[in-house]
Amino acid sequence: MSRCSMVRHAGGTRRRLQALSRERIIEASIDLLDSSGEDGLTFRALSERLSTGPGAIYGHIPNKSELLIAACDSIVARALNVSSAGATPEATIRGLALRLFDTIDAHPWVGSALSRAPGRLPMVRILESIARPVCALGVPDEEQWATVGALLNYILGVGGKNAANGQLARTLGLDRSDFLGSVSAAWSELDPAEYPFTQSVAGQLLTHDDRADFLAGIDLILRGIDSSRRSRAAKAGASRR
Amino acid sequence: MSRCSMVRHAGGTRRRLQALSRERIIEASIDLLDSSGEDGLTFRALSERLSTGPGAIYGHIPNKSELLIAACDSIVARALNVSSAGATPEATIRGLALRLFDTIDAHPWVGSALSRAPGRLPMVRILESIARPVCALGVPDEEQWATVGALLNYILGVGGKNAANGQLARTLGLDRSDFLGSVSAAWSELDPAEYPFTQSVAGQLLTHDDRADFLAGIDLILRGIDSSRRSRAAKAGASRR
DNA sequence: GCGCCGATGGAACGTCGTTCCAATGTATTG
DNA sequence: CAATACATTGGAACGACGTTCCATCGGCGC
Repeated sequence: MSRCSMVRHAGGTRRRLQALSRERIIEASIDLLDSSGEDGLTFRALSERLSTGPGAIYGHIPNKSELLIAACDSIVARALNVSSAGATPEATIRGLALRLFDTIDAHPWVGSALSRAPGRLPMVRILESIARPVCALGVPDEEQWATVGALLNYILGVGGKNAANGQLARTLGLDRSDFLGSVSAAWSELDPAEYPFTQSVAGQLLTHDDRADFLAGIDLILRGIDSSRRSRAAKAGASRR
Repeated sequence: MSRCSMVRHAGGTRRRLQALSRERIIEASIDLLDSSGEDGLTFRALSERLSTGPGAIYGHIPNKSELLIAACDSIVARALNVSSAGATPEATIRGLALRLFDTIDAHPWVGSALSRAPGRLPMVRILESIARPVCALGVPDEEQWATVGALLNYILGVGGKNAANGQLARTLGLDRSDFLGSVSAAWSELDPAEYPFTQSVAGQLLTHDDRADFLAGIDLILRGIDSSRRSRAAKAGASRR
């Protein structure tokens, strides 16, 4: 193929036009994941999109698991790269939570990728972003881990559930509301004696606002944090007088 | 093989001794998942353990995804089949949370199986178990979904993260504390300017008590619920006088 | 005792992640 | 500028997977 030609690069290591690179591979992976879902990321489909063979990719990425983590990290880093200067810690947490919620909604595969890479860079980024405003709220050291954990798991849990719904709907060839409709119908047919709560919310499943419910949960946790702060302040005040 | 012989069964449908059945398949699947992890469940390994061929299993189970959900449901049902009569709603929630935490710890694959089956029976069981004491706490209808969601996602999130740690450790051939040690070491080497919180908790990772931290998070959410209740009661009292 | 029919289990198919290696094209050397 | 050294490439091949298919078999009704 004569379309290949040499190129002088500042760093000097790049060889060809359109040369394979970690960045190009990750970008193509994200495209593939967004357009074809979690199962759409395949070394064959990826190599075809990059006009190369499956083996070539292994020169830049050690394996599929690392590729998924890298793609995930790229999305997460983009989502968290927003300044929230001047906002209250509560508003920062709410904004952060919504941004993550929307990100996972737009890239459903990110949710499950995160849960399969505990302690890795994308997760650490999120941990850190949540911890900063939590510390700003004055949560004492010994409660920080539990507090951050509560927020982190709630955010990723709800986001992931939403994403799982979307993924499953895609797999079944339904759109989102059709899928929720089928779940709602299945819930309605449960034994009311054994599953009273599930039955009663079956109807809400179709009409409720996911984002609003999500925020209500965040506020619930924030109230718990505030309640701890108040009781701590009261105790300190009592012992001081 | 002459070890097969007929058997008279009350219902009359069973044909052979050791006949294949949904129950036997699920039981064997749980054994396999417990002993060899999430990747250990294979139709080949399963059929070998059941002394049959891979094709025979499809007479009782539609596909692998359903098999995993069924195995998961079996474990979840067992975990939730405990009476908590006489306990306060708070104590019931705490007990339920700990039981789920320990169950996922003992069967790490349950965590990821749950996250891949939103709205299915095992998830509904858990939803219902959490909703019952939440309703008993007097949470009003419009807040129930968010409240139950906060608890549910926190419990499954922390449990799942724990489980993921265990799974990953197994895959890497390390035991749990060695794995946590390697994560802790990786976190320690992060840029302190960019990841101050993560760095500061890196040390705690090895020494902290997972269950205690988990319960602290549950209490945080319970405090949030209680705080909502109090402010609602205050408002009602003010408008009444 | 015989034939029927569902249950069975092993072979086979297509796809996956991954490995391997000959061929390619770039950089360095003489 | 020609020849060599070497990293990158890409396509073939491997083993394992989920799933399908169908010849065979075993228990039941006649």
